[in-house]
Amino acid sequence: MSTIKDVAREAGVSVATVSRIMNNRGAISEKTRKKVHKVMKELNYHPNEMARALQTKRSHIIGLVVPLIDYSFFSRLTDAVEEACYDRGYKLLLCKSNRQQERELEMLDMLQANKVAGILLCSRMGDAGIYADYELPLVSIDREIKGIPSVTADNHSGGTQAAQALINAGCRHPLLFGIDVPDYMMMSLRYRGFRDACAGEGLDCSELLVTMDDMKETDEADADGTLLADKLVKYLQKHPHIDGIFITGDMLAAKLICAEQMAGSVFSELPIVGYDGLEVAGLLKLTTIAQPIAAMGECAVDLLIRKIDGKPVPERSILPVELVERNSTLKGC
Amino acid sequence: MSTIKDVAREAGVSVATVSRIMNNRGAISEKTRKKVHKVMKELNYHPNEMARALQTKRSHIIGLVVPLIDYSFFSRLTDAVEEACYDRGYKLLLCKSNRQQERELEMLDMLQANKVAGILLCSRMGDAGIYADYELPLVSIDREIKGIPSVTADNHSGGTQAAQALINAGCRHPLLFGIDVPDYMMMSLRYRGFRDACAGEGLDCSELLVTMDDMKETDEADADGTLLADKLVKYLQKHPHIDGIFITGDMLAAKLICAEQMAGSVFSELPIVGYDGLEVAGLLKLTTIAQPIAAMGECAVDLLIRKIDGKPVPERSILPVELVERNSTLKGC
DNA sequence: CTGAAAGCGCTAACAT
DNA sequence: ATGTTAGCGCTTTCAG
Repeated sequence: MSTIKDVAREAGVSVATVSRIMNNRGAISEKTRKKVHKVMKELNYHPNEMARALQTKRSHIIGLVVPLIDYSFFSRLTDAVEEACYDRGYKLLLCKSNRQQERELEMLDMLQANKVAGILLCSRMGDAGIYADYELPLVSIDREIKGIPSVTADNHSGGTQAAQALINAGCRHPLLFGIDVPDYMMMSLRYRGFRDACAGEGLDCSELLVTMDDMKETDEADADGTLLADKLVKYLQKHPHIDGIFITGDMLAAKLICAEQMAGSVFSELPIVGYDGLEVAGLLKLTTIAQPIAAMGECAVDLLIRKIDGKPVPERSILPVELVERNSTLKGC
Repeated sequence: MSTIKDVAREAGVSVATVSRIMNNRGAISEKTRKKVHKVMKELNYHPNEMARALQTKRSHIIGLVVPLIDYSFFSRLTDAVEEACYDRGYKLLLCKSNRQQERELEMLDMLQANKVAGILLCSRMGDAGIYADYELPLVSIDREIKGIPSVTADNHSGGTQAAQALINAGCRHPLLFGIDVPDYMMMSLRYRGFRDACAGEGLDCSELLVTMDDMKETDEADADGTLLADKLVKYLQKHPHIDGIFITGDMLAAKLICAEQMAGSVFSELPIVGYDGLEVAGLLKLTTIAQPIAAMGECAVDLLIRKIDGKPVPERSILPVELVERNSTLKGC
C-alpha cells in the first residue's frame, strides 16, 4: 500500500501538494496536478481514511444499531440506510444489540471509540433518557426519545386506518390481537389509534394481548406459531361475536394465517388486517398498513448528516403510513 | 473526548504507562494501574481506535460485501456475521453491491482505503479471477474463487437430496424449475446434483429455466410472481405427465405457491421441494433443502480471522445442507 | 503556486 | 517499573 509520501516522492513534489490535490484545496498548476494524478494511478494510491479521520477529527462512517438484522423490518431499514449512506459518501458500521440494553450501550461506546461521525439508533432501552445529552450526533428510528431527533411512522394513524379497513369490510366487533408492548414503544400508539377509531364509531373493541414471553416461545420452539394460534382459536370460540381481527404485525399475522389449526376454523373466514407492509403480507394477500421503512431509513440518514454538519434538525419526523388493501378484507364478509 | 494525554496528566504518569495498562503489556505496579483505571473511569476515556489502527497498522474492522441486504438469505448471513464478529472483538462495515460488478469493485477499494483487517465477499463478478492475488485477507461466501478461501454449502448434495425427496414422494417425472444461472454460481451445482440424481434413478427430468430478466420483472412490477406462475401453469398444461417440482429457491417457490392462478390448478396437488430453508418455507409447509446460512457466516468469519492472523486456511469449506420435510411432499401423492 | 513542519492519538523501541 | 521520543499517514498553518 503506497502512501502520500510515495506519491510525493515519485511525482517530485511535497506531500502538501499531493494533499492539496486530493482535497481540491488551494491553487495548483495544471502541470503538477496532471503529474500527481498520473503517479496516483500508477501506484494505485488510495488515501488512508483512518489517518485522515485522525487528523481532521471527522470520519465518514455512520453507525447503525438495530436489535436484530434477520427480521424483515430491520433488514429493509438496514438496506435503505446503506443505500442512503452510499449516496452521500458515508460508510455503514452495523451493530446488533440483540434486544439487550446492556449490549446496546456497549455498541454505543464502541462506535464512539471508533470515532463514527454519528449514530442511528433503534433503541430498546426502557429508559432512553440517558441519550438526551449524548456527545455524538444521534438520530432515533422508530422511537421517540426526549432531546434527540427521531424518525417514526405515524402509528396512531395506522391504527386508525386499520380499524377503518375492518369497519369497511363490515365488522362491528373487531378484535385487536398483538403483543403487549410498553408505552414507550411507538407500537403502542397503533393500539391506541385502533381503540380510538373503534370508540369513535361506537364499536366495542375486544383485545387479546400476548406477552413478550409468549412471543419468545414463538420465535424459538414454536416457530410456526402453534401456541399463539391455539390462544387465538380458543378466544374466538369464547367470543363468537367477533367479526374481524387487527393483528398488529404482519409476521405475527402470517404465522397465524399459516398455522395448521386455522385452516378449517372460523378464523379463515374473518376479515384480517396486518401491519408493517412486509413482503409476506403480499404473498398471503393480507391487507396491511404499510410503513415507509425505506423512507424512514433514508430520512434518518439525512437528518443525521444535517446534525453532523451542525445544521438544525427537527426533533420529530413522522412519516405517513398507507393502507394496502388485499383479499383478507375483500373476501366478502 | 478525553485522550491518552489527559489520562496520563490526570494520573500523574506518562502516556506510555497508560498505553501499557490499556494493552496489558509490560510490568505495572498495582498502585499505578489502580490509579490509572480510576482516572479512565472519571474521564470516561475510550481509546481512539482510529489512532490505534493507524499506529499498529491493524484495524479490528471486517468488511462484508453483499449484493443486497433485504433478502432473507443475506439478512440471515449478515446477522450471523455480525454476531460472530462481535464475539471475536471485530466490528462490521457493511457494504451492498446492488448486484453491480462496478459497485462491488468500488466497495473493495473503499474498504481498503478504510483499512479494514479483512473482507468477506459475496461476489457477483462474472470473472472473479481478479481477486486471486488481492492485497487484503479475503474470504468468499457462497462462491468459489480460484486462489482465495471460500465457504459454501454443498449444493450438489442439496440437489440430489431434493430429487430424492421428490422420488420418495412417488414422483417419476420431476420438473426442475429455476433461474438460469451461470456456471460459476454455486447454484448451478444444485441443478447438476438434481439432474445427476434423476439420471441415476433412470428418471427423465424436465427443466423450465427462467431468465434473470424474468426474475427482475418478478422483483419489480410482478412482485407476486403472476408472470412466472403463468409460465409454469402453461408448461404444466403442455406436459401433464409431470408429477413433482423442484423449485430451486424458497422465495421463488413461495411466490408461485401463493400466486392466485395456482389455487385451483394441478400445481397445488403436486409434491414440491424448495431450497434455502428460509422462514417462508416453514410458514407454507414447504419441504426444502436448508442451507446452514448462520454457520456459513460464522465459519467465514473464523477463516477470515485466521487469515488475518497469518494462519493457514483451507481453500474450500463446504458445509452440509439438510432436508426439511414438510407437507408439500407429504400430501399423499 | 509550492514546501517545511507541527501535530491528530496512539504504540513501541530505547532509556533509565 | 516508568518515562522519552519517534513515528503511523494525513492535513494545515505559515513561509517563501
